[in-house]
Amino acid sequence: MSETGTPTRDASWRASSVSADLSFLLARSNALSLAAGNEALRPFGLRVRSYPVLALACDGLRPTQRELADFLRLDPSQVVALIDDLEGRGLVERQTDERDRRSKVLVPTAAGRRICAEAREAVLAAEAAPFAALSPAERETLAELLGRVAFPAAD
Amino acid sequence: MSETGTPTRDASWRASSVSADLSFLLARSNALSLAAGNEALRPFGLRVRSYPVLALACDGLRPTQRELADFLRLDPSQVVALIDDLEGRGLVERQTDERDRRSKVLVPTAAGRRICAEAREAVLAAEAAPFAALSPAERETLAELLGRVAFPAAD
DNA sequence: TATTGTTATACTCTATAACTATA
DNA sequence: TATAGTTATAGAGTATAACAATA
Repeated sequence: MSETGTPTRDASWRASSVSADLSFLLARSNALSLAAGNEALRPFGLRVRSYPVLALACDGLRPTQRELADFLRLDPSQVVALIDDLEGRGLVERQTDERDRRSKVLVPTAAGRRICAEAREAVLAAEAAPFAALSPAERETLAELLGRVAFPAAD
Repeated sequence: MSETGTPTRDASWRASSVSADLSFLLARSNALSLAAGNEALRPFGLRVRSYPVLALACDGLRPTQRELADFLRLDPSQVVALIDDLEGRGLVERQTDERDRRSKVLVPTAAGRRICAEAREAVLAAEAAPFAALSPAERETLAELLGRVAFPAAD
């Protein structure tokens, strides 16, 4: 489109009804960020979906699967599959919570910590590309605004 | 998590390593917005994925499928499926571009225009919920920043 | 009786390659 | 030879219901 379109035609696209929609801009921005993130995580055998699970385990929060599901906005059954994968590759371990034996708490292995640290570097470096159009101050503003959208009210 | 967690534990989650990631905040915000959008569009038989196709046709741009694919960041083969659905329900028509008979241009039917106008109202109304934490001015700022992320440089 | 994790299933979305018709 | 649209297919993401173990 941008390659072949005339300037005036491109302007028409920008002025289209959907271009002003916050939800549309959010979706397109996310698609770009998602692609960059998955690309950056590929060498580590991680994805945008699985990386936060590992990262939260490595934060030492000892999260239960239920807590992960709520925080990551995933169905509990999806968390099972993500952890199965991470555990199968020796990056995390399930520990049954002795205070409530229904719950399983996620803890990182030594290898998991190592991979997570490297992956984190890669993710932060990869963010540079999709958000290159924004200054550091603008990224700060964006993060603050999105933070309130992502975690409304009581959270 | 927010229901059962103690305040201090919730604070730990907010301070977790992923919570500061722009890409994570973007993904979670988008998930909320997406859910609200699909909910709002359900009565019209549309989805967040198909609505923009109809809306762009209704803007009178006479977009080709290739242009739609680029603008919506979809593979051309996905656009085929989305248009097949809209065309099958009598909301849009494919017209072969006489200046380049390879291209097909998308135009709305009368029914398509009617549905699109109603759907647009519903989408805008539904946006209120996910972005309720932001003032109108802040939404404006967010839209401007996301616009530059979504359409970098030459676009 | 309610909740955590699990399995199973189906549907949507995304990515890729190969084909056709036009240019 | 290159491009627009199409078909087919596989893999990733999402949503739902039912079940066992524990509370």
